[in-house]
Amino acid sequence: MELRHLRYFIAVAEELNFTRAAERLHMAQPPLSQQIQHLEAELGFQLFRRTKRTVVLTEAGQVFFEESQKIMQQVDRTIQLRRQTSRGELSQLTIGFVSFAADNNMVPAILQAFSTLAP
Amino acid sequence: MELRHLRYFIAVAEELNFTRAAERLHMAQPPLSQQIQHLEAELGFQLFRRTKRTVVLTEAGQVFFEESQKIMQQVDRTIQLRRQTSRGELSQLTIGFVSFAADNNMVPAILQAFSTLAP
DNA sequence: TAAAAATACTCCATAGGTATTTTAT
DNA sequence: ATAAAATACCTATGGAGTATTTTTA
Repeated sequence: MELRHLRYFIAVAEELNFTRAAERLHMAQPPLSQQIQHLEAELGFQLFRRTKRTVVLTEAGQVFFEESQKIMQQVDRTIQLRRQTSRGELSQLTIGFVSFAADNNMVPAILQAFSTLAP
Repeated sequence: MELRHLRYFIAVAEELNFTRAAERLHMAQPPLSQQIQHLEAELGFQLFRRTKRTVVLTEAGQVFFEESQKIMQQVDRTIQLRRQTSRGELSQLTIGFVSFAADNNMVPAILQAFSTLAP
């Protein structure tokens, strides 16, 4: 199972329509149907009850839907968290200089100037 | 990002050694290195600090590691939950019979017998 | 110099596309 | 008659393998 399966499943579960879900996912309908079939095969139970014209979630599908949303929320949270991290604690300053600057005591002078600006 | 990336990342973060992590994942070392590189490229920051002989988590990598574990725990929980669901509420009984049995009132009799055993 | 990660390719599995069929309104 | 899902088939992206190079302890 991959996150792709959950993204696809969530789209279908929300639309209850493979064609519209495929559009929303910017992909064709057949591969979407296939991926959901693969997911069901791997899980060993049906997520949807299809009547060739109507799609409804099975009871197990409903449970899986809620859990899938939690997973995706956790994934989003993780991406967000790293953004905060890279803005905050992790900030770093890379300073490049040529030997001329080092020789003439310019780097220490510039660092000194910078240090008065730091928070 | 796919769950594969998180599985691979967790293995490397725990082993702090690409070669051993690859063995544990039953795969070769180069594709593992590549997948981690892809993940870092997509995230836009380094997960590990490599010195060609030593691998350590960056601060952002440490945060991402903890969050990745939460995601995988949630994934495992979801798989578990569906097992419970299919054992419990969702249990269903499929009964097949031939017309002979239906005609001779055997199906109702057998269902009656079954009903005395149900919880 | 030995152990480990990165590069450079090669290959193939499979995700995804197109065309068509089936079926339930 | 039509809209929607399934099936069949094809294509090609990229995941994974093998061989090799690079690097630093």
